[in-house]
Amino acid sequence: MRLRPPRLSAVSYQPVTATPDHIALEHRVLALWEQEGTFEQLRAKNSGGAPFSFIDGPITANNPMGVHHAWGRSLKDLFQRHRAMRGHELRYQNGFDCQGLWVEVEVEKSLGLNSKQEIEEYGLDRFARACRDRVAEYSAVQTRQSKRLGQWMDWDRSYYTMTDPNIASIWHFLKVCDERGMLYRGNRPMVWCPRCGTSLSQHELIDSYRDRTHTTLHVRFPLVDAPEEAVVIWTTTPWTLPANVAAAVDPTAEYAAVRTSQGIDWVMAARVEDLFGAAAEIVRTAAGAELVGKAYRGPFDDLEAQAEVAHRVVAWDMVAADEGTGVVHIAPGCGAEDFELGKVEGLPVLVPVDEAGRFTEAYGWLAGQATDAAAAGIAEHLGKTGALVRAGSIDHRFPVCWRCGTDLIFRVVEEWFISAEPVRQAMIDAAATVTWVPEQYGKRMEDWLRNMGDWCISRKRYWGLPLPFYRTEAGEYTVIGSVEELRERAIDSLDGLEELHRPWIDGIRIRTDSGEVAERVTEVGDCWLDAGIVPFSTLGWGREAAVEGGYAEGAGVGLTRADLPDQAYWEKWFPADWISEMREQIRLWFYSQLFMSVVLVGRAPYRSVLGYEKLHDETGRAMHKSWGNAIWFDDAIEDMGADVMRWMYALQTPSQNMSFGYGPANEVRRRLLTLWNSYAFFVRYAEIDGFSPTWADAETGPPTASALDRWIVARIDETVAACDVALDAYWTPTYARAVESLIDDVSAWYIRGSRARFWRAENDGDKEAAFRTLWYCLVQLCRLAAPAMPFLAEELWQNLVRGQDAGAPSSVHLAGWPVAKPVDRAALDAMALAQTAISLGRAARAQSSLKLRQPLREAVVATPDAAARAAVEGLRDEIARELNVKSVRIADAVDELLDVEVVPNFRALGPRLGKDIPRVQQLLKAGDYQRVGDCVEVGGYTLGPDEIELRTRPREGFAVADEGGLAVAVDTELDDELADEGLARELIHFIQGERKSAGFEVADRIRIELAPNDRLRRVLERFGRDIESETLCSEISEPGDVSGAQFEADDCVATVRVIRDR
RNA sequence: GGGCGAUUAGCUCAGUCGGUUAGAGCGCCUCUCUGAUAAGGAGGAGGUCCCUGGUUCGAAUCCAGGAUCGCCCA
Repeated sequence: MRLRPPRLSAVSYQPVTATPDHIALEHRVLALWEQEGTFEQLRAKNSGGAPFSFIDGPITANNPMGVHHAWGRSLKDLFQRHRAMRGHELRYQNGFDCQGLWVEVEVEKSLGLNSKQEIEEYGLDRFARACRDRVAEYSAVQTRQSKRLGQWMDWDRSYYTMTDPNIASIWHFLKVCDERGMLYRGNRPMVWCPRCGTSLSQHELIDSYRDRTHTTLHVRFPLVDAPEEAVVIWTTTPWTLPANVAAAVDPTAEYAAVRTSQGIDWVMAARVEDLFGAAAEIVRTAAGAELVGKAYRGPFDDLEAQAEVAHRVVAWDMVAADEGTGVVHIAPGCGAEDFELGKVEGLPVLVPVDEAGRFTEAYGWLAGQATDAAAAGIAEHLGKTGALVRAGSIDHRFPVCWRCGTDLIFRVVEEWFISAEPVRQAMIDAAATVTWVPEQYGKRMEDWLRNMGDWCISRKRYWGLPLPFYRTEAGEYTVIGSVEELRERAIDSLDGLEELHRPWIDGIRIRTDSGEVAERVTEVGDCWLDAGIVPFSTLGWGREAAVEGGYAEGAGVGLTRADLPDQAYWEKWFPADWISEMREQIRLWFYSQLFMSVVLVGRAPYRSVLGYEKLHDETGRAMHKSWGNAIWFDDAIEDMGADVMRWMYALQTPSQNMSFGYGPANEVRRRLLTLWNSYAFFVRYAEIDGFSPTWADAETGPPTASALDRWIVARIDETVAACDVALDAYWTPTYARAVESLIDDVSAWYIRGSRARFWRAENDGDKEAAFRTLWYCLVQLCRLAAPAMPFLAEELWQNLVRGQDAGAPSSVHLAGWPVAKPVDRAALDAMALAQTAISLGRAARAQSSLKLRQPLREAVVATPDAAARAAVEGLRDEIARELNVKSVRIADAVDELLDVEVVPNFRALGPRLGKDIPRVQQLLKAGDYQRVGDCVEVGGYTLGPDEIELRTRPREGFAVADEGGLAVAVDTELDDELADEGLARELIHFIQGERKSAGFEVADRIRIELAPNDRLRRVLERFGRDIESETLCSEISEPGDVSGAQFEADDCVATVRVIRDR
C-alpha cells in the first residue's frame, strides 16, 4: 500500500461494513423516516403535482399477511414510489376487506362455534363484535407488517369495507340495479357447504377438489310396463337417490337388456362387458330413444316427498359412455346439470336436505340424517327392497369446502341475483379500454365476461353487508338505497342501530309505498360487492359536501380517520390510473369493480391493470401451511430483509409463477452485495482522500474527460431511459435487470478499470474526475433502485449525499427521479468495441502459454473500419491495461494478420435482393467479387458499405483472434526486460500469497529474506523497488542462511521468508 | 368441449421489429486476480429453442396442426 498524504479535509463518511446487515440497516432507515417524517415531506412536496391515481385492492384483514401479499404490496409500493419521485401527487390509501365468510369462519374457530345454530345461540351481536374485533386486530398486524416491508401508505386513513358509508354505497348500487330491473330472486342449484350452512360462489371453488372416497351404488329402476325389466343407474352420491325423479339415456346410443339373477337389466351396450363380464347374456338391444318416455318405479316411492312424482326415462346428450351404466340418475334438486335438464324436461325439483344438509321431514325415516351419514342406510334400504345391484366405493377428486374441508353438496336454493345480460356488452367494451399487463389477462377478462352468469349476491350468513331488501307478508319487496331512505321509511327507531350490520339492522322494519310493513330479508351480501364499490365509496362519488374523517362511521369508528370526500374529488381521482392484484382477481375484484362501475357510470374504473401469478415455494410447489413449506412473512422479512425480498419481486416475470424461498433470496442478496462493494470501495478511498461532493454535482454530472468516464455516464443515461420505458409499461423485470446490469458495469468494469486512479498518491484532476464519476454512478443508482429497494438506497444516500452536503435532499425518496438525457451512443459503441478487442486479446494471449501476469510488448488491434479505429483509439489505455501490454497499436492492415471475408448484411439486402440472396452469399463466400472503395461488386450488384460486413479469419502463425471485422494480435516475443518484469510479478504474487497464508493484515509491513540465484538477483536489481512497494516491504535482504517457502518460476528457485515488521 | 398461457443449457429463466454465431444467473471444470478479498475477472463443457408442416431469401420468433404441463370456463 503506497503512502498517502494526510487527510486534507475533515469530511467524514460513516464507516462501511464489509457486507451489509440488511436487517439492522432497514430498522435504522425506518426509524429515520419516522423521526424525520420523510413520507409526510414527500406528500407535501408533491402536493399539487399531476395526480397518479392508484386504488388499492382491499386485503382481507383476517390473518397476518403472507409473502404472497408482500409480492403485490411490493409492486404497489414500487410504482407509487416511482411516480412520487417523478413528482406526482398520490392518495396512498390502503384498504382492508372486512366482511364475509373468511372472517366469520376464523371467528367461529376462535370462539369454538361449530354451526350456524351455535352462532345464533352465542348471539349475533356478540358475534358481530367479535368479527369487528378480529378485523381491528389483523388490520393492525397487517399495517405493522406492511410498514416493515417499507410500504408507504397513509395508514391512519385506510378504508374498511365494513363501514356504514361503504355499505350505504352498495345499497345505492343495488337500488340502481333494482330500478333497471336487473335484480331478481331465483332458484339456483348452488354448491353448498352443509357445515357452514351456506352456498359457495364460483370463486370459492377454486382449488377445492380433494381426493375423497365415497360409496357408489348400482341401482335398478324397475319399468312400470315390464316389472321384471329395469334400467340400472350408477351413482356416487347415494343421498341424492331419495330425490330421484328421472333417469337419463343417450337416445342415439345402443342399449342392451342383460339377463341377471335379478331380472332383465338395461344398460348402455358399450358398458355391458365392464358391468357384467364378457359372458353376459344379452336378451335384446334397442336404441336409447326407445327407452325414452318409459315410466319406472323410483327407489323411494314410499316417501312422502315422492308421492306426486311420476318417474320416467328422459333423453340427454351428456350421458357418458365410459363410466357408470349409461343410464343417469337425475335429481334436479341435487345437481347443477340435473337442474338444467329438469328445466328442459319440466321435471319436479325435490330438495331433500335443509341448510344444515339434513333430510327434511318429508323424507320419513331419513329425516334428520346428514348426507354423508345417510349413504349406509340408503344402501341397506335398497338391499331390502331388491333395488340394489351392488355397492362399492370410489376414490375420486371431489370438491370440499375451502373453509372447513366438508364435502360439498348441490342444493337448489333461493338466492338474490343481478342479471349480467344487460351489462355484458358494455362491460366487454369497457374492459377493452383498459391496458392489461400482461396483455393476455385482457383476453381472460373478455372470456370471463362473455361467459359470466348472473351475479349471485346473497349469502345466508351474519357478518356482512346487510342486503337492503324488505319483504312484506304478502311477498312484496322494497329496496332501500340509502340510510336516509331507511330513516324516512323506518317504523322502528333507529336509535338502537349501532351500525349497518346484523343483528341491529334486522330490528328495523319499514313501511312500503303501499303502506305495508316490511322486514329485511336475513341474507347478507357477497363480499365482492364490498370491494367492488370502493372506487365510488372512498372517492366521494355523488356526495355534495366532503366530511373530514367521515368514512369511519359504523364499524369503522376508532379504526381509521379516512375522509368522506365529495364529487369533485371523485372526478379528480376516478378512474384509477393503475391497479394491481393477483391474476385470480380478474374474476373477482377486477370483475366486481368493473360490473359496478359500468352499471353506475358506464365506464371502466381503471385505466391499466398489472396482474401477477402465484407465489410458490422455491421448488415450484404451492405453499401450504399443512405441507410445512409455507414461509411466514415475519420470519422472512427479518431473515432475508425487505430489500432483498422486494428486489426478488421486482425481478420476477409477473406472468409466471414465482419460486420464492431462502435459496433464491441468497442469490439476490449476493447480487446486491456487488452494489454494496462498489459503495464500500468508494467510501474507503473517498474517506482517505477527503473527497467531498456536493449535491449540485449530482445535477450537473461529472466531468467526462476520460473515455471510461464518458462511457459509464452514457451507461447511466442508457439505463435511465430503459427504466423509464419499463416502468411506464408496468414491467418490473426489465427495470430490475437494467439496474442490475448497471451495477455490474460500475463494479466489474468501471471500478476495476479505474482502481489505479484512486490509488494514485497525487491529487490530480483525473483522480478528482474518477471520484466524481464513481460518486455520480452510485448516486444515480440509488435513485434508480430506490423504488424497489428503498432501504439500501436510503442508507447509501444518507452517507454519500446527505452526509456530504447538508443542502442535499434529506432522503433519496425526496431526490426526484433521474432525468433521461440523450445517450452518448458513440461512447457506448466505442467501449463495446474495446471490450471485444480485450476479449479477443485475451483469447489471443491464451493461445500462447504465457500467463496474463507476464507483461508483453505490444498488442495490435486491426480493423478496416475507420470509424471503429477512431473509437478504439481513445480506449488504448483500457486495452493495454486489461491485456497487460506496454502499448497498443491500432492498424488498418488487417490483411497481414487475417484473411478478410465479405458477408452480406441480410437485414439491408434481404428486401432488395430477395431470392438472389443465396447466390450472392455463395459468390461472396467463394471470393468471387471485386472491392471498389467501400463497395463490393458481386454477381451484377454493387453493394454499398451498409449492405456488407467485413469479417476476418486469422492467418496461421499469429496469436490472433478476430470477430466481426475486428482482429487483435499480441506480440508474444519476450526480451530480457519483459521476462524479468514477468518474474517480478511472479515473485510479488508469491509474496502476497505468503502474506495471506501467514495471516498478516493488509496494511502490515514486512521484511523479506531470500536467497536468490543470479537471474533473480538481476530481477531484484531492476524491479526491487516495485516489489517492495507492492508488498509493503521495507527491506529485501539476503542472509546467508534462509529458511522459508520455496519460490519456483521460470529458471528461478529461491527460498523466501516473509517477516512481519514490528 | 371452449378459452388463455407455457415448453429455450444440468437447474431457474431472459430473448424487443423475423436477420444467419440463441444469452444471463446458479451449478460444474480450467485458469486468473490478490490494494473491493466470506469478493472480483477470463475461458470451457453443456442446446433437436417440444414435434410436424407452412409462410419467407432467412424462423426460437409469424401461421396451422399436434404433444405435454399450468390456469380459467363449461
